[in-house]
Amino acid sequence: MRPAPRRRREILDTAAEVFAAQGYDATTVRRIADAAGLLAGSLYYHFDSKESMLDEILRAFLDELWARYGAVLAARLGPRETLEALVTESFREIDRHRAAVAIYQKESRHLREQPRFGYLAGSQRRFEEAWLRTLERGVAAGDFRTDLDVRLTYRFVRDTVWVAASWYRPGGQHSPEEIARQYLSMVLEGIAPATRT
Amino acid sequence: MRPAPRRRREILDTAAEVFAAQGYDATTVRRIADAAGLLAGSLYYHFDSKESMLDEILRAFLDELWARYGAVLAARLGPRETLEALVTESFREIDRHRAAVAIYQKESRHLREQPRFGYLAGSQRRFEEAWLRTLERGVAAGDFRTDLDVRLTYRFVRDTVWVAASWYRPGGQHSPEEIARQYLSMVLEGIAPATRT
DNA sequence: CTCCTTCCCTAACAAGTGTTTGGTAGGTTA
DNA sequence: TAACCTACCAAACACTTGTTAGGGAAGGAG
Repeated sequence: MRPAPRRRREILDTAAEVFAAQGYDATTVRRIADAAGLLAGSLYYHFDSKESMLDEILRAFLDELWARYGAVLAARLGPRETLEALVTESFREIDRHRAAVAIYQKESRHLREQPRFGYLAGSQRRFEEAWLRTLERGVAAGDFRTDLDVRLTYRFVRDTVWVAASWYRPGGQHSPEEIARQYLSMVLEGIAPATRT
Repeated sequence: MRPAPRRRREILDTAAEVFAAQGYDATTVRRIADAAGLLAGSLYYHFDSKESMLDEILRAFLDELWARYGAVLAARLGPRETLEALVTESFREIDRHRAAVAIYQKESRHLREQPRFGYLAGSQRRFEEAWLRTLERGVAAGDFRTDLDVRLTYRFVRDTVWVAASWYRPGGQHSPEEIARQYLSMVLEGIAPATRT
């Protein structure tokens, strides 16, 4: 068993913040060490490479995310309720793992081409499937409009949710639930006042 | 006057593609040179630094963007029509400058802290002001709902539009105008079928 | 032919990169 | 006291980075 990763987690959180702020490649290990209060070489007592830190950050984030998503999907709610729950969980995840989400958003596209980060592509496929199925179920059930391109809608919804990680600051004036509520209201009802069809 | 920047523009376009695909910091000048069909040192005949290339790419993009936005705003349309025009122009800009938009989206947040790229912050302020004013005018005129947080709505709209640069491929099955139409329909009317208030 | 300009190559540079090695202060265990 | 483990430092390693200097091939102008 791992001894007691107090300090280890502390360093990893620091690394995540720096990665999120400056970008992975632009971040030097000396910069991370500085922020964590030790010297660059000492990082290698806790981790065996810079890449391992990134890997661990992303894996922890995805693991937790899929635990929550899995619970939502297993509940077999109606399409509209599923969408609301997925969106809300996403904003909660941003609240908890802001740095990891920002890193994922910025780096996953080119990282997923490396074999080591192939699981990013896998996760994205599961993600897309869950969302597409929910939207299609909703269209079939009459919960959602039939004249919108489902795939386009999925992309818009997905992007808007996750990009929030770049401006969201925990402890601000909006709670994750409040942001989710406003977002869902916009996406479901639109920003124009209600009219007839 | 500049002689005849045929080759120069070719190299700059190549650099933009590579920057967009791999990220600015992760891109080496040798990689750019490779893709453009010359050697690393030879780049410095056309440009005086890697940073200059990035600068030139971003400036060209922002210049064109503001030319279009300026025309829209000068037309003094109603709030809803202004929003529709801004969104449509944004998707057209993605169609023309896909790489530059992707770079802007990925790098502008930390670039704007460097003095050389301070104009990015300025541009973002103008951008925010134009959008916020349009939304507020719309709320006042009854074009938009009054119960939504204008600032949150602005962020959602802004992000979704620009993030499209990461998945949009010119020559695909959707034209920029078609994407704009679908997006506007979603944002204005919502994805739920029309109901009473 | 010579001169000049355009465009590129070869070869090297200093600075910075991630990483390794050997050592050590301080606490805990025996 | 002695042995051991944890968490770190100091110094160096090989390599890659952006960049520069000097030269040269190709082609048009005189």
